[in-house]
Amino acid sequence: MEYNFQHIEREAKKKWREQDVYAVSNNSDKPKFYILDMFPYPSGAGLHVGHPLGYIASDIFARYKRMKGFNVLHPMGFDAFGLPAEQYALETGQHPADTTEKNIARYHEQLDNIGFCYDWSREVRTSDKSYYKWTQWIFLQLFNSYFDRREQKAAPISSLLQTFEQEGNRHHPCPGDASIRFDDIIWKTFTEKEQQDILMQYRLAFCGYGEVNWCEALGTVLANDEVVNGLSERGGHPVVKKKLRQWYLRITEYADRLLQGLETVDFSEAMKEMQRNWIGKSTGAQIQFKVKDSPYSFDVFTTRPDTIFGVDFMVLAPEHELVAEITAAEQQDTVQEYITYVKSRSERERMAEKKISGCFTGAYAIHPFSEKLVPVWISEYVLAGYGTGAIMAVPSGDERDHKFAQHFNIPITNIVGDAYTGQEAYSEKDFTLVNSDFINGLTPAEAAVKVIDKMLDEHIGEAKVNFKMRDAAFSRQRYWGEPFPVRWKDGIAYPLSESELPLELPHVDHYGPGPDGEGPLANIDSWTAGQYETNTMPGYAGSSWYFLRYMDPHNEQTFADRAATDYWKQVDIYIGGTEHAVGHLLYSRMWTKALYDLGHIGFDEPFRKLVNQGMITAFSYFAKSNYFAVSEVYTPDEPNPSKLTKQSERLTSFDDEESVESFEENGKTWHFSYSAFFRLKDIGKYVESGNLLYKENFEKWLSENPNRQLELQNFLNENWKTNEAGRKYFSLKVETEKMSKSKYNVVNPDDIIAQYGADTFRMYEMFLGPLDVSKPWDTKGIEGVHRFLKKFWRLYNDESKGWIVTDEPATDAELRVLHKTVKKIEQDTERFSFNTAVSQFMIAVNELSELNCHKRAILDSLVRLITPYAPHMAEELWQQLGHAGSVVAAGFPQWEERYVAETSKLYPVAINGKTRTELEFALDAAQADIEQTVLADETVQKWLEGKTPKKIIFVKGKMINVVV
RNA sequence: GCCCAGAUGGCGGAAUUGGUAGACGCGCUAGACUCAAAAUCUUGUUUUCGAAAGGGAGUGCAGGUUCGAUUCCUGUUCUGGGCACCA
Repeated sequence: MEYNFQHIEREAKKKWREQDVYAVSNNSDKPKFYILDMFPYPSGAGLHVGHPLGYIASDIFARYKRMKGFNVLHPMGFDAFGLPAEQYALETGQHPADTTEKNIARYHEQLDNIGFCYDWSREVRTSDKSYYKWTQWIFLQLFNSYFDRREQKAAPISSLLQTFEQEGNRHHPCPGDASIRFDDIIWKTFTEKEQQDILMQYRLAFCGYGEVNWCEALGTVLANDEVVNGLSERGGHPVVKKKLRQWYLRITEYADRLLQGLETVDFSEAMKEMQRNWIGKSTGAQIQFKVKDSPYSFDVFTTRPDTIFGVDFMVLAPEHELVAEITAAEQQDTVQEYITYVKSRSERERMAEKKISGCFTGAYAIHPFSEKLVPVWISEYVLAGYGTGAIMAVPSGDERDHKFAQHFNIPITNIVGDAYTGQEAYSEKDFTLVNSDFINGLTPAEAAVKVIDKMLDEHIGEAKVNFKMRDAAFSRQRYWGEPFPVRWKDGIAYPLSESELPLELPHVDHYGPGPDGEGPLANIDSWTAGQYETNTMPGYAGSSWYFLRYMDPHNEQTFADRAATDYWKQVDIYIGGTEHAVGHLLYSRMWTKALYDLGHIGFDEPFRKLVNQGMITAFSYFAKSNYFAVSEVYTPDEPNPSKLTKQSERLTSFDDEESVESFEENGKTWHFSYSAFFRLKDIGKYVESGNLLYKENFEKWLSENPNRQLELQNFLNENWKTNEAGRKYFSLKVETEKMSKSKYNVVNPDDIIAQYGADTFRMYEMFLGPLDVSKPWDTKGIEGVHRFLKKFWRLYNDESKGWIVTDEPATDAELRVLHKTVKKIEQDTERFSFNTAVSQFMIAVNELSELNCHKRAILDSLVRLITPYAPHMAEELWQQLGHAGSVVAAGFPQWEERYVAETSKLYPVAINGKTRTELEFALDAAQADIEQTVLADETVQKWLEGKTPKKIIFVKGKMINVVV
């Protein structure tokens, strides 16, 4: 009987379904284990082979843990709200709910095809009202809470209200606006609106104003990745910054807790480092500068208060509110012009810009100590959201300030002394200050203390901790998201009561934006009549707490029963990509902490251990052609395919920078080249080794895609080369790219599974390389894994003789192979080294085939061993071995030391670190004996050339090195 | 620009704690079986010199530490991810 994977996998799946083997109970005597994949967004393109990489890894681990005796929670669901569905709706008129439903059905099918052990009865979808009811409920928890800085935890806003009535806010400085100060008497004089406005400055979920990418032509707000070079991706309309009312989460209040929490979780150092850098805690001082001849002053934050006497100019963010007030009359036009330029720039562009730009406001600040007049500039390199949106520039101590000063010929004060060369700033802190009045001769550390003391005395500044992290924007002017459970009345946001939840997302037929930058909900009369909030929540709302819902997915009384969250606790292993390092992971950590603070759950970190998965990339193939190609927008670093004109849409990149020429037409700059690369769409399977495309394959591909690339066909027809065998071919350029529909290089797992089966697919994905690095998919390599599974099968079944498993006792050699393999698979699985585990399976099968082993004593354990990796085949063989029940519930085999212990070692013998020969010694041999034998060895003698060795290095069980 | 990661044969990769670089697989090579094909099995396969024995070089690049470095350190190049409204 041969390995008929189609039949085997169909039967196995049927059995699992009928016996409901993956149902998970919240009541069990076994220890619990919670392993979770990052929430997928069900995109219209379906799954490609890159998506399931992490899912296969977690599935293997979940099955492994179950076989090891754990009660394993391994759920799956869908992050179903999001921009792409809405975008698709705008383009096609199909309702997002319908397309999302369709996409989820497809994902379901594709996931089941791979044979995952999800308990689908626990599936959650963020767009179900039974789910987003609780997203709204948690939002209200945040809305009705503030962060008590003394306790370092969230607390009900109602208790804050009581405090205000008793003593004002003197023990609770306002996080939203530190200048707000009042006592109980003043508090009681405030109107309700005034009181609510103040409370809003405390709430963990609050309403404020923020800048968005505004596209006037489309009448809508755009996501960053919908903006390309300052133009909308759709239509190429100008995009500017615009201030709109926005909801925020006050995640900054949790900054310290989020930092400290990193010490308690098992994330990679790189991941922790990224989060630390994102939070960006820095200590320094906040200093007030008065503006000359005006009533205004502004604060700057600096990490180097010691450099206060090196200040040569000030820089405000161009959007700083003071700019309009202090700009001198003669500078008005220049400043306005510069601000217009900056408005068209994205934050990313502003940070990445190497070219120095800026503009003098005509105003001067007064140095707080020397009273020197310091010119106030604006420049795009200062961002409004960072610190106070203003900096004091010290050219001798900061390189960016130095370049700015040089560029605009601003005189530089040297406070560093000899260390400053005049060529570049000196930013180290190992010097003593000069030209610095009362801190002359001090080190920066000493000076900082003194400066801060003096500032405190004079009430012009204080020591300050600053965070780079900003409060999280939590609203979108979009339709397809969770409605906010908020009603507006006279400018006051009133939360809905719990009994009014869920506030259902109304059905609409048009998805266009509302008036004045509002979301589509503003177009619905019944919605606006109810005075509901017209913004919706962002994509990360539902995904910030979904891991809790899986624990108790059908609960209608609460988001998850306390007994369930107390049982499952944290996610033990969370698998996903590093692209979520600072977004999703920080938000869900914050939500967890808030829910913990408010007493709803018993743990304050959601994920105990995080495992990162790499991306599966794809090979894309390009033909170099001398076909005329033209592009509207071209930068050498960033050729942008979405901007290419119609006649050259297949062009991906110009061959080389030098060959690109430009001309002006219709007021635009066009770029063209006679040497460019054309993308060959979906041609992967026709390319042979050496990246050669043979003519007959090209024609096959063309016959499948008759409309494609006729120009290219003509071009190639003139340019085929001929090899020695007379075959015509063309050399292709290959590039490793992200697998994506737009790059025409996607591979659908369904196709692979139809051809080789799910078990082959699972093992091949794991075999490709380490889980956490990105690696290219190459369908050609899958044959080897498929051959391995057939060979595995042949240990049990012979093509002509059928079942060949015998009850003979196993030999020592066979047992050694088995136990060595069990040990290695166990170790590799535990450390998520699945590629080496697959290798070990291959080695074991090769060795057992060599030994001609068909013994139950070995093969029974071997089936259990491979179950997490190839569950379908294992299920079939398990049944053939005569076991009742499913192999997924079987125990994992155990290895014994006596079968894996070695007694001797073939040592490499090196002379001066270079291996020259090998000698075998017992592991317990005495070092002196070994040295003697080594020195007597013929090869060693030869390399010694009669000299006496200086010393002999002997590392037991590793190697021997003779130093001459 | 800033933060994080990676770079090893023709290709994917292995080397778990500083100790035999290239396990395992793909591809390629030669052969066996077969009327033939598929499937399967066997051989070789880092590179260079050499008929062979045996030597030299070799883990992006340049240095360093060490008896010994793919592994640690310094610098550097390139590639990938993230940079706050994609999810």
